[in-house]
Amino acid sequence: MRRKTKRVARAYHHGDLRDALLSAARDEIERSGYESLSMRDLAASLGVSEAAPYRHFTDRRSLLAALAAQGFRELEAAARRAMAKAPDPVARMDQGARAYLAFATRSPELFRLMFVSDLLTRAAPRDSSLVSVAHQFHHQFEAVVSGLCSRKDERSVKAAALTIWSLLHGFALLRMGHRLIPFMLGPLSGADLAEAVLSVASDSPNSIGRGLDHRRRGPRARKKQP
Amino acid sequence: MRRKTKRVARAYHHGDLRDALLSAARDEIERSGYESLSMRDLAASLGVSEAAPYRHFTDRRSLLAALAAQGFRELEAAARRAMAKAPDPVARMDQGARAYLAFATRSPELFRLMFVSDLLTRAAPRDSSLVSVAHQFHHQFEAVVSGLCSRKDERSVKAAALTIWSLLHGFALLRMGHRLIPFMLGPLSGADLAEAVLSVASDSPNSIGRGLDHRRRGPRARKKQP
DNA sequence: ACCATTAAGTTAATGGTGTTAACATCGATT
DNA sequence: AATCGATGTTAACACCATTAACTTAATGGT
Repeated sequence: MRRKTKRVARAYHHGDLRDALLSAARDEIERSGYESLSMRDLAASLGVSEAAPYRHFTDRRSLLAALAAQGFRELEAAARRAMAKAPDPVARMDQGARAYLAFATRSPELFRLMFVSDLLTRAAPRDSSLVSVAHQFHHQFEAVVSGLCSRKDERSVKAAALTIWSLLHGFALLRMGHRLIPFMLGPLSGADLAEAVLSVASDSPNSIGRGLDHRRRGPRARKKQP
Repeated sequence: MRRKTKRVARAYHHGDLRDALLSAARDEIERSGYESLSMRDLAASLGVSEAAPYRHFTDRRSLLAALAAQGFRELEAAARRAMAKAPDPVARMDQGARAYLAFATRSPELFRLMFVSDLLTRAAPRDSSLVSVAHQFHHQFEAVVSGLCSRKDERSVKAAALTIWSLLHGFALLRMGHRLIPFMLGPLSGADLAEAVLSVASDSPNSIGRGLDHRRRGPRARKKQP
C-alpha cells in the first residue's frame, strides 16, 4: 500500500519490496507486538505473494534482525542529534538520556525487539551486522559517560556506563508495562519520575567511583565472572 | 518423567499432569527460551497426548502465565528469606537486591517471561491472577524501599522505589545479553560491577529526593509537603 | 452394589504458520 | 536480440495451537 499502486497498479515486480517490508513490519509490530508478526500477513498487506519476502530475508528472524539494526542506527542518530547542541558533558549526558527514553516511548516494540528479544542472545545464526551495530551503539554510549566521569580509567568509566545504562534501560522497560505503571506511579507524574531518574543518572558516576573503592579489600581478590 | 512411571507404568491418568507440565516447561524454557516452547513437544516429553495439556491450561499463554506467576511467588519468597536476617533497612535493601539479581541469574528465561514478555501488557484475556501477584510483588518492594528513605511521603517513596527498581531491573536484563556483556565489561569483573550497582542503589534515595526538589518550579511547587 | 456424573485422558480434524521447490516474468547486460 | 539473474508466483511440506467428539476411571449418592 506504499507506492506500489502508483505505477501500473499491477506490476509484477514491486520495485522496493525490501524497504516496504521493513516499513510495514515496523508499523505492524508497534500495533500488535513483535512476537505476533506474521510473514504471511505482512506479504498480504503489501499485496504480494507469501513467498516474496523470502527473496529479501532468509528468515523471519533475519527480517526482525534487520528491523532491530535499523532501530540501533536510528537511536544512535537521534542521540547524536540531541547531544549536538549540548554545551558541556553533563548536558550531553542529559540530552542523550532523554533521547534514549524518548525513543523507547515512541517505539516501544522496536525497543523491546532490540534489547530484550532473543535476537542477540539465542539461536545459532546470529545476525553479525546486528551484533556489530549494537556494539557500536554501546561504544558511543561509553564515550558520553566518559565525559561525565571525574576518573577516566577504564574500570571507572565502564562501571559508570553500565550503571547509568542499567538505570535508563530498566526505567524504559518498566514504563512499558501498561497496566503495571499506573499502579506504581501513585500521585507521581510520569514526567516527574523521569526527572528523578535523570537526576540520579547525572549524579551516579561519583557514587560508582566511591562504591568501587569502598568495597574492594584485596587488589583483585577474585577474577571469576559469574 | 516425574513420578508417573512409578505406579503402573501405563496409567491412563497421569495423576499429576498440571505440576509436571509446569515443571517440564520451566526446564525447557531455560534451555531454549520461552518463545520457542512447544505445547506438543511438552506433551510428548511427558509421554502424554497432544491435547492433554489443554485439560489443565486453556492456552499456551495461560500455561506461560502460570509459570510466570509461580516465578513471582518464588522471587518474593527468596527475597523475603534473604531479608529476614538483615538487621537494618539498608541491609534489607541490599539483601533484597541481591536476591533479585540472583534470581535473574539463576532463571533468566523465567525472569524475561515475568518482566519483559507480552504476558502482562498484551492481549485481551490477561491472566488476572498473574496481574495480582505481580502487583503484590511490587507492593513488597515499595515497603522495603520505604524503610530506606528519609522522607516517607508517598511521592518520595514511589520515586525512590521505581528508580532503584529500574536500576536493578536494567542491570539484570543487560547482564543477560550473553554476547554483549563481555564487550561491555572490559577489565571489570561481574562481581565488582554488581557491587557498584548495589552501592548506587543504596545511595540513590537521597539523590532522588534532591532531584525532585531541585527540578520542580512549576505552579504547584509543593502539594503535600510541610 | 449400582449407576450417574465428571475429571482427565485419547484420537482425529481444522486452520494458521514459516519455509522451500519449481516455475514465471522482467529489467539489464552482452 | 538472446540470455541471465534478480524478483515474484504457485503449490506444496511440516509444524503447531487448538478444538470436537469420544473413552476411561474414579467418585459419590441412593
